[in-house]
Amino acid sequence: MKNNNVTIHDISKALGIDSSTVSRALNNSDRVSKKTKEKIFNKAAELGYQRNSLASKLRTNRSNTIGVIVPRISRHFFSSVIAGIEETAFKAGFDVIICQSLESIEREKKLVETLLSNRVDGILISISMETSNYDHLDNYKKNGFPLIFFDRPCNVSENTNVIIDDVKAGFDATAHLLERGCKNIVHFSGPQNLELYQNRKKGYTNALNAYGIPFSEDLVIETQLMQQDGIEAARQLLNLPKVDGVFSANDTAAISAIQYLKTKQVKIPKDIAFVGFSNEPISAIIEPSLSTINQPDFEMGKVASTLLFEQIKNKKYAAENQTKILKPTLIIRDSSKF
Amino acid sequence: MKNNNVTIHDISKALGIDSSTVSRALNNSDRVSKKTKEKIFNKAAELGYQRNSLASKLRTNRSNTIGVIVPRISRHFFSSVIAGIEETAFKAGFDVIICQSLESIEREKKLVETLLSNRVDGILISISMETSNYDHLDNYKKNGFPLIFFDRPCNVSENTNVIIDDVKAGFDATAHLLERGCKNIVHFSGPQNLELYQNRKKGYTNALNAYGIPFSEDLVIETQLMQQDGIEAARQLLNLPKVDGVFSANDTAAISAIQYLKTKQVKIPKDIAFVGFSNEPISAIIEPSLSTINQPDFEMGKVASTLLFEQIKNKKYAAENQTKILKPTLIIRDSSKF
DNA sequence: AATAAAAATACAATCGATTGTATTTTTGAA
DNA sequence: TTCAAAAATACAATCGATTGTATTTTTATT
Repeated sequence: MKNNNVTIHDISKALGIDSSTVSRALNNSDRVSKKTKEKIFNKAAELGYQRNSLASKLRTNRSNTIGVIVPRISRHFFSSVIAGIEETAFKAGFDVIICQSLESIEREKKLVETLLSNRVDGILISISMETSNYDHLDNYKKNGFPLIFFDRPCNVSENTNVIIDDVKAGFDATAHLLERGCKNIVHFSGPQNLELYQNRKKGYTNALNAYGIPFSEDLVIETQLMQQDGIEAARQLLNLPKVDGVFSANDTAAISAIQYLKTKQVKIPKDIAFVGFSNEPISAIIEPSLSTINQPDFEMGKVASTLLFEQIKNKKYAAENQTKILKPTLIIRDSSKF
Repeated sequence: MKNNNVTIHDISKALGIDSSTVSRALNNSDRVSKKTKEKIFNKAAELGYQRNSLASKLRTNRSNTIGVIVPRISRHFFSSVIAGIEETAFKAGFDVIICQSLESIEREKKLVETLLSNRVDGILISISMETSNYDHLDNYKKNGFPLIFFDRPCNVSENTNVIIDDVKAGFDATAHLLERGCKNIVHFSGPQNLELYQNRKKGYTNALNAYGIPFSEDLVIETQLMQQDGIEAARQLLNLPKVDGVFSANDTAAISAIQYLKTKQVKIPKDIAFVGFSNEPISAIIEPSLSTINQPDFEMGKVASTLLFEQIKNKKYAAENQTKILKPTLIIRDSSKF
């Protein structure tokens, strides 16, 4: 029942069986007889043997582990993606190392290095907001290392991306407000180095176009979309002429803006209708409940990790650039009801 | 600029310098001359050398990595604790592997095994709700492996725990409701195999006692405290005679209960006042905003990891049982205002 | 009983870095 | 210039598991 780092050699000595046979037995190889296996299993249990994965990984040059880097694990969207990844990984017999970049490019670089020096078999990454240069990733990608971007795509070079159709989502959200009768719709936008925010904005302008409303850059407020940014944006918005709708590129900013506007006697949705983005759990609970875009988060995790495992199994895929686009859906709640 | 798994031996060959010297140079040992170091650094950069941590860890038997197991990374409390842990770890030069048990004892066991077989130097764990038996941890603990429990303590055997004073928190929350004039206070309680829920309940009963109100087991509703459980509890609560206050052992259940009661025309806090537990971000945003107990989450992460690093450095500490108790604070919001 | 084929087991090298010891080179004092 | 001490470098074993090859044992066939 003891445990202090028992090795296959301890089992080997205890039984007078070569360590190679012990190793094979523990891996259930059919080169070892049933009888011997049983002896070895018993002795292993008795000594409290536990495989040293480091040695195993070193020798085989496979870690059966993938790394996942997200900006922040506490964000509902990312933790749902991770849930999807973990489900697929579990079935494939892989371990998952979860890391958060906290939106810092420095941390992100360090995490990539750490994961690689621990010889993970592949990496799934949603890049930080600060990331606009991909040197720290490109190099590995070019060497055929299995690396997949999700949610925040990287189209600089040949890469595999799993994203949602942000243009369509932006279009649907804005069109919904237009259908409702909004004429002056403000867009809370995020950092434009992230393609995803470019796309949501593109969806917004496309919709305006489609409905014959002229686009004005004055109605776009670009921030980091944090809680404080939402309040600031709401403040600005009150100085704009007769705004009657807001499409926010995330829920966080939309919610804090709504909270602020309510203190200023602005009626939501009567005076200003809101649509957010991400379907954070809180958006269903606040008052008024927030219309928003639901992203297939869990599915995204499954799709991205499935692709990654294919690349790991069959390295040639790693070279092939492919982009999977998942479909978002608009959820209409009180913040934009007629 | 290539990278395909360059080793110290490649550098060694390229320069005609022994690999042991290369290794020492890369670790900045003073047994290597400045001139040689420079040559080695340059060649390493040129070849795109990256240390193989697996080999290093195997040889040194130290991984400079700790494991953290929490029930769920998406819970605000846990992600804040993790932030505290990561800050301390970063300063100490340690990597952190984050894992979630999803409240499943099976997953928890598997995670512990995986972490150990990857030879982490220590583990910080907040046990799952299902965990009532500690065999999978006790064994290692007894062998002097650095292992610290946080938030959800384990007092079965000699262990190090970092917890908050749940009895005091429960007392303060309940006393606050009593001061407000509540006479029939219901307690939403959690699984009693977790000491933390026992303690919150104890605080509740202590407060009733202190204020001369008789305790009745009928007023305690024990669930898993998930969203659905809150709704169910609220339903039950309506069948109880003149309930005028609720102390919920977490925010999630309190919030869903409030949402449900509002649909039944119950006025919060006029008819029933609420105090939750954990100070989830959402609790400040819902209406009415929820009074709750703020736990020093970030600090808990720092304290727990600091203790762990002490144990890792100085193994003898690992044997010493100590419990750190952090102080919670009551945050009064609209759900319990006069 | 003899022997070829098949099964089981043993031998030995290897993965990449580290580290105690041995050897060579350099330095500086006599 | 000589030589001991110090500095720099090389040698070789090691961490624990895996795996190709060699050897031994068992099985089955004639």
